[in-house]
Amino acid sequence: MLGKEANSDRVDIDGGRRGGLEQQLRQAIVAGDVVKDGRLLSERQLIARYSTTRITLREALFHLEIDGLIFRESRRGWFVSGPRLVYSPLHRSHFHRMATEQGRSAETILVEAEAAALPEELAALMRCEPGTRFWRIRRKRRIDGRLVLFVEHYLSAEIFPDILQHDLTRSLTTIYQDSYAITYGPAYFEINPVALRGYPAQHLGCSEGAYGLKITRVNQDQHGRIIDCDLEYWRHDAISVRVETDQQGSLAG
Amino acid sequence: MLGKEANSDRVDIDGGRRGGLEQQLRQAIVAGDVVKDGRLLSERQLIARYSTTRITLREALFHLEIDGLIFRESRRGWFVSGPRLVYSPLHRSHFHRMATEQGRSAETILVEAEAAALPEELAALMRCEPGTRFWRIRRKRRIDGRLVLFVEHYLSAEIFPDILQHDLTRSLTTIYQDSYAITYGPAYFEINPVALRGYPAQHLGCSEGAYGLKITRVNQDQHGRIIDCDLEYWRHDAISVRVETDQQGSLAG
DNA sequence: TAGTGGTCTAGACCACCCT
DNA sequence: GGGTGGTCTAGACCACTAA
Repeated sequence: MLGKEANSDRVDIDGGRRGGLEQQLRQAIVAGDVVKDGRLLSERQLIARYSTTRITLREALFHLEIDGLIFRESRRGWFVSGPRLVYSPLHRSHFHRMATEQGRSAETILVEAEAAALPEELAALMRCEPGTRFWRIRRKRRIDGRLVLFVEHYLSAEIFPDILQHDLTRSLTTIYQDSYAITYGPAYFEINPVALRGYPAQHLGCSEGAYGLKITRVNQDQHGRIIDCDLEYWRHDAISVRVETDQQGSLAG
Repeated sequence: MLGKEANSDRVDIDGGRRGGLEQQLRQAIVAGDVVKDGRLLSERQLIARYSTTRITLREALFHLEIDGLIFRESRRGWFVSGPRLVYSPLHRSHFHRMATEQGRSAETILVEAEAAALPEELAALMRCEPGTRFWRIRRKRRIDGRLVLFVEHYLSAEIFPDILQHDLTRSLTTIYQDSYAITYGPAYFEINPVALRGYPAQHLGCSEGAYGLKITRVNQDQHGRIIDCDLEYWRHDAISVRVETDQQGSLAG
């Protein structure tokens, strides 16, 4: 009964030309017509409403996903994205404070914490031998209830021998200060658009190959020792990076 | 004649399970089996070789595209991506030098240069009235022959009254220095994962809605005046952003 | 003009989630 | 167990590119 008689929906607006469905969907989502509690109607309901097919509908949804308007949780459905969290590498606010300062709610979930070898590709960045033992802490984080970030921390086992005895849902920044008298010094960041796969994808509940932003961060303490690094996997629509330079460029010629 | 008898290709390796085709394709691309001069075989040739359908093949290609292994030029075909260009906001090297320092070749193409009103959403960042007149310069840039960047510059018409008389395929940095005795001072960056659409997509030759990285940059001169801003639209697989802080975090509490 | 990618139809089966 | 998204088949027409 929802089927064919709704056919006029597409034809009069766009006649089936490129991206017509996408525009209709966009408007319907923004207007809240196809959204209930932040969640879109199921794909099959949308098919009926727009008299189209799975493939076509999903192509439109994928485009809106890249736009950051909606996002998927694997096999759970489509949801409307919230505003992006502003991330400032140069302001060393930790996750919870960053969120709170922006009026967002934050939550950290500990996934696992154990001894592990540093991945080969990090050995050069961490200036240590391949295979050196580190603490590996995996956590995931929510903003306003949504899982947006999976982080893998590698901490020097030498500098933080008993780190596992602390409450690892707290910010490491705070634990470092309180228990080790260590504060963060200079840091190095790499920011790459990537496809989320494996661990990060599974823990973020997104499909294999979803768009993400990977931020690799290597931290020194106040004495210039390299103390840890983070591999952060963000949902691509959940973050906006800001950098402000207050010095003149190092460029001479 | 290319069709059914090649059927064994898929079945024995993966039996049609999730992502099997994607993995096969990935290996074939890396090994160069389906690539000629950096270009993949056409979709229909690949369909025949892997005994699959357009839809299925294209889904696999899209995933490899997100991974940054291959990229599309709209209606032209699929190509193998090169290494990412390293982009360091804090080192104010301009595009050509950045590329040269990394052993890559760079090229700038002027698209248009004319007077234009500043877009509304930039008024606050540029600290000026909405509708203020600026020079708008649109350029696109190649790395190793591949179009990877579309830039829209907005230049203060007051500070650079006769900018259009210069060779706008040169770096603006150099023109500022040589003709206006202006050098870059502090800058502000915003880095967002976005979908490429409209102008940027058309000029980069990518499909509407392709995954990209948008970098918005507001520049001051050596006296602290806001002199211009850039809206940079990068192909997502062409860039890696690096930030190095050499000072202690501004975080007190 | 032949071939390309972009879009679309109309189904199907599966793995997984939720109730 | 019913419903969800994830994957897949087997075609089709169109807009555009390249020769």
